[in-house]
Amino acid sequence: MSTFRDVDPAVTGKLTCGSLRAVNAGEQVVLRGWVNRRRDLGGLIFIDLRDRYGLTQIVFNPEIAPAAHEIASDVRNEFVLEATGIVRERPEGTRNPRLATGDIEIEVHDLEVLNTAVNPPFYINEESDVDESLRLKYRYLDLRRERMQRNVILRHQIVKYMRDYLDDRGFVEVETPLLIRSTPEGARDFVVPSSGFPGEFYALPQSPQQLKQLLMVAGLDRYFQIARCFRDEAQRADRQPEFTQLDIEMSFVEEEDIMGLIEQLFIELTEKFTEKRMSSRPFTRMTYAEAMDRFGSDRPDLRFGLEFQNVTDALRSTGFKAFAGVIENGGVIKAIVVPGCAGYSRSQIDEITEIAKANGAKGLATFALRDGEVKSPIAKFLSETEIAALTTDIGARDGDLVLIVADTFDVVSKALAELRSHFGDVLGLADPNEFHFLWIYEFPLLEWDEEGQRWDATHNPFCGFLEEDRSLLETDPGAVRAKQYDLTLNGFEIGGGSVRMHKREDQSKIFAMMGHPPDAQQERFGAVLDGLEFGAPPHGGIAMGLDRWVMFAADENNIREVMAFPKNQRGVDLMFDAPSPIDEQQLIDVGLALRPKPEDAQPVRE
RNA sequence: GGAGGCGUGGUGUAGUGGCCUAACAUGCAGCCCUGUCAAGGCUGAGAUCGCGGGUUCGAAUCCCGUCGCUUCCGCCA
Repeated sequence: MSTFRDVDPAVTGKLTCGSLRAVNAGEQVVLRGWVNRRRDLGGLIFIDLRDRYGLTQIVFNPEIAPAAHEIASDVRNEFVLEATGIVRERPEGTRNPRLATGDIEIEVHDLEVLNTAVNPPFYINEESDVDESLRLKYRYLDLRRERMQRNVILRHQIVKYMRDYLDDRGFVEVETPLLIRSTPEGARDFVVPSSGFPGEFYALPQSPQQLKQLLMVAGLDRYFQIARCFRDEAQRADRQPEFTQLDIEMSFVEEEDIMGLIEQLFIELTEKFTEKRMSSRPFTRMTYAEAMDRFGSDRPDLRFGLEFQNVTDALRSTGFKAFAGVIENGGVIKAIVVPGCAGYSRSQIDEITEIAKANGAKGLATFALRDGEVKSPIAKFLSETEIAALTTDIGARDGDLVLIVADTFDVVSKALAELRSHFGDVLGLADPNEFHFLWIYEFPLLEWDEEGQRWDATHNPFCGFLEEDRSLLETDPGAVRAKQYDLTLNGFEIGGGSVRMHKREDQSKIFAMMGHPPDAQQERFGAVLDGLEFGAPPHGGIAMGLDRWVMFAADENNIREVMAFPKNQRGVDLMFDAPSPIDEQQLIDVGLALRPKPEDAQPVRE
């Protein structure tokens, strides 16, 4: 864990409020900073002067410097001061061990108020919960607070570490444009009109995906960028309309090269910037199929077990219609054993049944093992052998509660995964001081889009596939495995990438399956397709969510806490009040006329 | 688009049908105070309880609607 408050005055040419120690006693100094707190004892006035490096107590004595004392009497919190005086060791018994500068104080001889400050809308000098809207409106004051300064500086240091790490390994940072072409696929684009081209639009990049591939065609070989990305989609605690990725692309690589590079980087970042215990070194690896089978999720939190148990086979000949019907239709029956919850009340069972139902399950079967007995509403429909198969055979012991969902594979996965996650929370199974990194690989390349009646990329349309699965493209496209890998951490995806297709014919074939006929392909993806024809090397890469990673490193549970100027959940910038209407002339310049709004869609922000 | 939670002086909370003429802490203003560091003491200002409607003799409190914030689902290649 590095400290953020050290800076060498010899380098910066500047004394800070965190730098003075007992050895400086007797020196004449000038300190500048904000009033953190003021204690007026009538005679003596103490002020804690604050900058981002720390606090220093400055003292005003009416007998030593009456003029300065007079000015200090009218000073208030957050005034900006320039204090000139002598560093004194504090009298014995008045030192403050909680302050780095607590052995000294400044006996001020001259005080200048560089600026006054009105009373701030929330506390700056203490950690306290404040309505986030208020914090975002006055973000510059929020950022003056210690916690936010810590996060902003941590982010800087992490980014610097990433840059150095990659630079050491021969990577070149290349900036790519923010005004690009709108392409189909993926999220909704933010679009930008321009006066030079009325009726036409740039788009802000959802990621530099195509550009970084073209940099590989260019022979740059090892590229990275701290890249801003834009997606016009709904926000979440870990999603903002504009966010930052550590974007990487390399030539002549396979999955292993990229995973190894990233794994080492994140081991070092974890060790350097967090106190977390890494429980997976090397990082755990799991295929998508295995993760879905054992945990029902492509990003399971592996800090705890509650693994799925597949009991389908044990129930093949059951007479219980609800289970038999599911098996007959090709579904599965899976269970999780929840330790120590056999005493759950009816209403508690109802509550978790709701979780299952909310995720598509028709119901939730439960078996409580209490006092040597099995209590279950469906026990009467099952044989002794079957009951054993659903309880003791899968490791349930007295006091445990077994949850069973029978349905299609997808429904079982989703419902049980939610329940697993729920019990991980309520039973406190996940260690907050643990980082469990997990690679998921061999994702399916394509999934059938019922709505669009076409195949859709599960990752991105440039993702390559396992050569051994090539023939499946004709026979069973949904079974083709992609050369894709996601890095997950404690149940969150923190990055993902793939080895790409580097031959035009492959790329073109996939585009066609995704519903882009050849002429449209040229129109929509011409640059990449053409580029692949001019000696594109095999290449692949990855994009890591920078904000999410910093959120983890800073121990925050919200991405906004690690962004200097984030938007709220609706995507509104409360400080600038953006988005906003623009002048009629601006519309004319770019050749736009606004459609009338639906009647109930008036903007109602104040 | 859907579901849940929240909305009370500047800030954070309490109050969940009458004891509310709305409480507490902190901040703010004034006065006192020469070793404080969450300084202390005294005095004071500050809220039509998000907004609208309804139920009731009576609503911060119950109901309906609405707005805002937030979390989750959908969505996010």
